[in-house]
Amino acid sequence: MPELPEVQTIVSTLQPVVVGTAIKKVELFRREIVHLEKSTAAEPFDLAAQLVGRQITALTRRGKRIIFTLKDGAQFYIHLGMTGRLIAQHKPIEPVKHTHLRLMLSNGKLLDFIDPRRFGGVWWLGQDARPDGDLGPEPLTLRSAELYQSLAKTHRAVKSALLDQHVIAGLGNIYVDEALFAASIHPATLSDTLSLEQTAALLRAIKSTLNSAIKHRGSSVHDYRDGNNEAGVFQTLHKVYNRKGQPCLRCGTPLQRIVLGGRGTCFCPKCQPEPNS
DNA sequence: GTCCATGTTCTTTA
DNA sequence: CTAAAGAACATGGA
Repeated sequence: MPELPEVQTIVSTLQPVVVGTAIKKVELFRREIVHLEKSTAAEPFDLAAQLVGRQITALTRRGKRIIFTLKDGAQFYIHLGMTGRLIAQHKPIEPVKHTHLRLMLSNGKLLDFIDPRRFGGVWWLGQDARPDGDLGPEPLTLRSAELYQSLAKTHRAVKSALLDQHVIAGLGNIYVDEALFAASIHPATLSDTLSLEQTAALLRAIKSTLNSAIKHRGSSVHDYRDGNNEAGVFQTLHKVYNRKGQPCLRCGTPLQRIVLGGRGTCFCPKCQPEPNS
């Protein structure tokens, strides 16, 4: 599941490969993965016509989005969904199954977007649309007073609020569970009942979890690979995610699994006690 | 063959 | 009307 640390690792590994190159050729194997941010344009959108011949001047991340900036300021982004990969091919090879888009670059490298489940895709923004108008703040630079305010505005399980990209951008199922454990907060705690102190502790836990995951090049649970097709190692350091029934690494109590907001949720019933309400 | 994994969007419910 | 909860999507693996 590519979340913020995985997307950051992909961007970091791809920057030296793609920034400064021009797009020589575009192979689009599946038209449906291309979207226009807004607009009901009746005429079919020609991604290749927009991209070919243009230089990539920047590759950045916002939330879980990988943002390409072109020389004239036009932008598009790739979202990896659940199973997406964005991989630089350093030698010419045949595209694998589920390769939906291939960019051929002026330095001879290929950039493949591969996504079996097709929850991901490419969003063309052009020169006017912003890549993140609908996203909440970045967790790594967020301040606790701001998070406290936005959590107070919504009455639902804190886990559901943290998964909401409008509230905070970049967290997914793995890092929300890990951060809630690190902060000793039960995932079903109602978001508007957290104190400022608890919120500050939660944000510290989010930041340290994400920074550690970035340092370990992300979590390769199922499909994730970085831009050079290499796995991350943070999955070996998960304390609760996917560890149902195994002993809590802090107190030894068997970890529990519940379904919250339709998502599997692992936590320690002793370290993260249910809030009495 | 059934069920489950999950990010986002769409639909339904309260 | 709003907010929250739930379903749907797609495919491979258990």
